Amino acid sequence: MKSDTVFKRAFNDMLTLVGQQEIGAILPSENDLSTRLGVSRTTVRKVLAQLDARGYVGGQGRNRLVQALVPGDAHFPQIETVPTAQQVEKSFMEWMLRGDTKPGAQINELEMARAFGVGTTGIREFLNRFRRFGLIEKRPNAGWLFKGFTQDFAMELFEIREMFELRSAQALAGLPPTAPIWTALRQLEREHHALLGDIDARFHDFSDLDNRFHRLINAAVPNRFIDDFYDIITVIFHYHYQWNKRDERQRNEVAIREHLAYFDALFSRDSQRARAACSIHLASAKHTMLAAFSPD
Amino acid sequence: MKSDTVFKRAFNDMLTLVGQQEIGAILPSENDLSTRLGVSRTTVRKVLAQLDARGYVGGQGRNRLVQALVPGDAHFPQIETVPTAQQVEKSFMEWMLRGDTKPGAQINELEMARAFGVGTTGIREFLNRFRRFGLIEKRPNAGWLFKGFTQDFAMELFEIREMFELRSAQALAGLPPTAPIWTALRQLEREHHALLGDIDARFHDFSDLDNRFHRLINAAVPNRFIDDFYDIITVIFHYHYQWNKRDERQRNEVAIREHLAYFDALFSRDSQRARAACSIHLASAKHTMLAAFSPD
DNA sequence: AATATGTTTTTTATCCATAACAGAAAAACG
DNA sequence: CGTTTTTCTGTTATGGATAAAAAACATATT
Repeated sequence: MKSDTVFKRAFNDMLTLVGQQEIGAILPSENDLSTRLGVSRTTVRKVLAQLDARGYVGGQGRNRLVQALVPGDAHFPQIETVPTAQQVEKSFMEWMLRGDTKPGAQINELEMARAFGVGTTGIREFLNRFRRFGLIEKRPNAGWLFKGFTQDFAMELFEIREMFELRSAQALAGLPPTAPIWTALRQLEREHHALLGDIDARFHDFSDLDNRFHRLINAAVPNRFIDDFYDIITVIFHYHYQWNKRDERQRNEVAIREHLAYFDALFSRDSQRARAACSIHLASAKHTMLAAFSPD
Repeated sequence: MKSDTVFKRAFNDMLTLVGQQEIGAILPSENDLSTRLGVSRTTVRKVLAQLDARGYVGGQGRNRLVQALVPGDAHFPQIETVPTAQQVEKSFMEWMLRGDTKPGAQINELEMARAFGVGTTGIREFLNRFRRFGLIEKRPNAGWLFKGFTQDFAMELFEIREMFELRSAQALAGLPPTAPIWTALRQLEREHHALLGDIDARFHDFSDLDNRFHRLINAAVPNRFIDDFYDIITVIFHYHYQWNKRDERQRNEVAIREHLAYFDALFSRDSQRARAACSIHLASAKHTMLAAFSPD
């Protein structure tokens, strides 16, 4: 059976929304709620029915109104609002990065399904999608092979990343000053300065900023294959950084300063300077990731 | 239930093998057959049991021997030996390239499953794998969107292809003369000459040669992401060329000559020359594919 | 002792059933 | 008459069941 994470998330969002209203206020239309919550109207109605059953909203048809204060514990637990597929991803990445999984290990669908508390279909679908990350290999009729999160992997990943981003940085520098991307870049640069000014308290926020920065550069002159590849980068970095906290503050500060130089080079609209700044920053990022593979 | 295409293919292969033996000859061991047929011993035993039941082989244990001539119609039909996944791929590519499928079309799993004569799981798995080709897009809980085999697609594909192959050609030219790849290249060059000498009769054989040539270049300095990308190129070209036969002989002859110049540049071990030859050939290949999008 | 066959256990591929979700058509409202 | 709600229909997500295939284990043969 399909999980009802969509419903539960919508329900929680709706509770927040209702909480902001006065008692007696008329609710927005179902169509309105549907777009606001980002789910179909069918799901909105299910949520409304549930709210009605619990007595938080009353009335019917167009006269639905807020009827009671919503207690703080009425929300569904956060875990139940995460789609199965996403849960599998998280479990798998943790299983992989925990380190007790050696390269060459066999992956057993049934066993993994039981360990993660999902059906085999969920695992199968995840593995099929995850194949493109280059970390596992399928052997037809005989399971999956875990190739390992190794130094080789990181090197190959960075080789492509460099090729793609050099191309993008160069193309970006060549865009006319009127292109909307420059505004977005200026905004991002301000965020970098803000973060640098409060680096001791907020250094954790860098990874998100980093991701947005590089994605923006690569989206300047779009190519679906590059976009796709960036999904891999995003996921890999997301999880890898959760498992490698060494010198995090220091590393992030250095990276921010590199980004700022990179910004300047881009704003100069000089392709060669942009390429050079890109190259310097990526070499440093590569070094950081490879360092995580060597023993302390 | 799992399909038994593995068994049927092994059975057919085994029939061919038995046909080459005299009546009364002792069969090879099960382990031997297992490696020769490329299937598990379990399947070999199933095949042998079937052959026994039909009276083609007799005896038991180590004394199994060829007992009767195998009639020509004993083989399973070829279609039954094709794995489901491969059948789906073929059906889908034909559905897509036939041309009555417009960009923006919705893909319906159930409908497609019925049309292709497989279960929904087969379709689902295929679509998930096919997603990386950049031709379809998933909208969670609401099906798949066909983005279209458009000119944009071809341009983006070629942009990546060029980046990758320029890198590979350059790296290849830098390999020492003792690297084993040079032998493989020489051999491939001979095949090119042979094909060119008999181009009128054999021009169809070019697409296979083309694929092997480019794969070899990209495998010189391996990178799993480049290898993966080449799977896309291979499939796209394979099917696209089946649907675009215009000027095939002429096109292929031109391409062979470009390959030969490319070979020379590589053999010179001059990186710049290699890049230049690569660039020329890919530009021409791109032009050929884009021409297929314009009306006659 | 190595290699073969016989037997049992594990695991994957594939279909199917069903609840959750989306979307369209029909009816009601203002 | 346009918007909203109600009702209906169709589609996807996900678990589970089962035959096919692989792999592990046990026994026999040279």
